[in-house]
Amino acid sequence: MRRHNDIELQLLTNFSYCENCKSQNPCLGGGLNPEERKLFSRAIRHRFTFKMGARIFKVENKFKYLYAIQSGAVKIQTYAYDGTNLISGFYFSGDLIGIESIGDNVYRNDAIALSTTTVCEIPFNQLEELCDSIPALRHEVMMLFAKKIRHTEQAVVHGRHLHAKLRLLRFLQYLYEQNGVSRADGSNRVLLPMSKGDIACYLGLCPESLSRALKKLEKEGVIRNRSKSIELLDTETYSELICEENRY
Amino acid sequence: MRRHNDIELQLLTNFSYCENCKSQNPCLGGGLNPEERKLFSRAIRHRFTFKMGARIFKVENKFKYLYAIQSGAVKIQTYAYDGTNLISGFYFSGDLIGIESIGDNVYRNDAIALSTTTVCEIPFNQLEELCDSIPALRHEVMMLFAKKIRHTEQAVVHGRHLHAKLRLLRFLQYLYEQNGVSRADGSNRVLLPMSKGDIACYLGLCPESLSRALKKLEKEGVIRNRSKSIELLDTETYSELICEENRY
DNA sequence: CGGGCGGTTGATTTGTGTCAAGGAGGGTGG
DNA sequence: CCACCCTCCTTGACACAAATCAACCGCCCG
Repeated sequence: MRRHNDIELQLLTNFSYCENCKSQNPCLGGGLNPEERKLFSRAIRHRFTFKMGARIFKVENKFKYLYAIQSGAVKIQTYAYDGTNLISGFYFSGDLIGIESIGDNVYRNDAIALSTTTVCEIPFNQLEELCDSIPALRHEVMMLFAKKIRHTEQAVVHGRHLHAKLRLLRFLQYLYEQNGVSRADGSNRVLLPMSKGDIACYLGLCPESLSRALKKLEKEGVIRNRSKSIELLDTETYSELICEENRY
Repeated sequence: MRRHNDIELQLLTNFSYCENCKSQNPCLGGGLNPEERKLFSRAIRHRFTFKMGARIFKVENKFKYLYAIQSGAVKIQTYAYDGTNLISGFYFSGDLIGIESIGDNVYRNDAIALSTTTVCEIPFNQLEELCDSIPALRHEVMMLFAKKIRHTEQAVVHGRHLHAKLRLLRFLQYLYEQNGVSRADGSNRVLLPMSKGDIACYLGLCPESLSRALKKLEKEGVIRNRSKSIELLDTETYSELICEENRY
């Protein structure tokens, strides 16, 4: 048995996962015609569901697959020389994970489910072959890579120069764009499937500093800090803050 | 005239830039057969030489081309809301620049020549078309993207957690791998086409901090700090330093 | 020769990490 | 169902790294 923590839901017959995909955000294949989409869909032979805390792939394991998150949330984490965790990102429904390991023989990091998470397994070599026969897919994949490059560069370039408070705000804004829930009363809520400690690590802060940053923002009336979610009370001061005092 | 600061060296006849490329590090096309290489080469219709300080492309200009650096050095820089410079990277012979802007309509940053620099202009839409007819090229481009993603992720994840001294060492090591000159007496030299201020900015430090970090390393006998180059005296303590006290 | 830019140095401040302790919440076992 | 424990989070006191402010130096260039 290749894995321990997962339950394989369905095996390939003539069934297509893609055609029955209920995900709000499709991972790939949105720009394909039905014919092409069918071809692409055939490459996806397995769909797995992981419990919270289970590893979707492990660092140093042989790299073979990308995984499209159908539902749930995932954190990607590596380890420093001394063993401390380093979190390089959080991913949600519609995201493709494993991209950072392309070009290596092994995964460069662990992917850990933050809640019950369902993923589709995409064999990378088959994806490459499909790219050669389906130009639209090739384009889509390249644009996906390009988006990742843009996003990561952004994170590097700005992240280095920002105060804790600002990094946190940008992160919340990002989460809100991904997952945000607007409510009738005008307040907006971001659910946090990850721990505060993970967020701190992702932002390059110690947990204590994150805690203090959250508190400061709460005092200023910008957010309301809950245990598993954060309410964004005032999106205006918000954007102002990000624009104004953005430098170190 | 589209540009001001450059001199167009040669116009397309039947001449192929690639076949006469003297660069030590080929940019792309290394894995192609002669036939394919010729096709790829045809897409490159212009080669430009820029003086030090000239812009190869400008932020907000329409994105159309990638540029392969044949010789010279380039810094990629954006601007924060308040106008301060943010440098996202330095690139050298064999590197492809403009990748960070793929998927946008406009360049996201300026590319500035750090010394006299010659680049080959690669129209991105033609590169995409070629990818669809030449699988080997498609693979090469994807691996290039993947490498960039790996490198940038690395920068994000580790950069945030490192001391100034360690960030500097990693940077020097990187430069040495790219450009290093080993000499008979065992010392190794890294040339710095960019200013110290640029390095500081790239590392997320203020110039003063960089200056102090350099001095500290010099006192410890690890490097010798010159105006336009740095000698790496002791590559062992070097690697030790990077491995040991690598955490904040 | 003078001006300006890039780089260095020192004094001081500020932000954030570290250490230590306490509290809240969720899960487990009695 | 309650008590306990454990993990995650918070809070405070303190230490330290790096930013800021200010001044100065060396160099290149006009």
